[in-house]
Amino acid sequence: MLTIATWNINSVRMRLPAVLVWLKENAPDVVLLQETKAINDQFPREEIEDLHYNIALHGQKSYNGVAILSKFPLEDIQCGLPNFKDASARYIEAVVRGTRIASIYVPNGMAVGSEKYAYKLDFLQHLYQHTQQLLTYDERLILGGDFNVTPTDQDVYDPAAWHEKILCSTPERAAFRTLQHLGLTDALRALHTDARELYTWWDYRGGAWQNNFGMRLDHFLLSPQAADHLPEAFVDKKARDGEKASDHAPVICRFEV
DNA sequence: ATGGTTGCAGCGCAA
Repeated sequence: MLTIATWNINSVRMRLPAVLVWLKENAPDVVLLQETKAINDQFPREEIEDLHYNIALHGQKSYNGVAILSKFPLEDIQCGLPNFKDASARYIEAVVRGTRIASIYVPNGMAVGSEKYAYKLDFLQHLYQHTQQLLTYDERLILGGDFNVTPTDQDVYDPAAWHEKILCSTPERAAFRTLQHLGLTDALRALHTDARELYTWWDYRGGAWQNNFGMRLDHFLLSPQAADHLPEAFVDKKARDGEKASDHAPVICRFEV
């Protein structure tokens, strides 16, 4: 069994105590992190290596930053989305036990129609092109991370209020669906077809967590070779609770490999 | 309520 988690931690330095406790309690084999908000030299390597994780980093100052933690060796590490001219650290991939795994932080997009929104759609298109390339390898492929897209209204606490707003607009959803149509399975939804309130993010503002005003933004997309061996996928809501929590909860998948 | 909260950085910006 291989356990893989993805978690937008919103600053690795602010979240370090919580992350260490969570790693000890859950002992996942692989963890995909987003929004580490640290350059590689600021990343708390030793504390995490002490828990027997190998680390692949793609950091930057202040913003973004992605990482892969793995109890198994990390091979063929690639930083950045190929052919995407962009200095922001939003993509890293590596091969773990024959499975190619990517940790992805899709731009938020700020507001529909804004410059950042165009940049988000551009990122998603380049992610599509790269994924198309990766699928030609015909190996187990796992894309995980904060996609900053709700796949459908089912993934939104108040679809009417968010109609065609950022995270919910038709072009964003079309980009996500196009990715899926390459043959990738949305792991969480596949195992919880009709579940409402299957959220991974709750705004810090307005008591969103307390009122369960959430959205499903963090996803695992699986190639058929990975999706065929997925007995379990869930959101670890406990990690969103308590003091100094990230605004995202981890998504956890287990694979029979 | 064009609000609210958090993190980085050092005050406004990004989310």
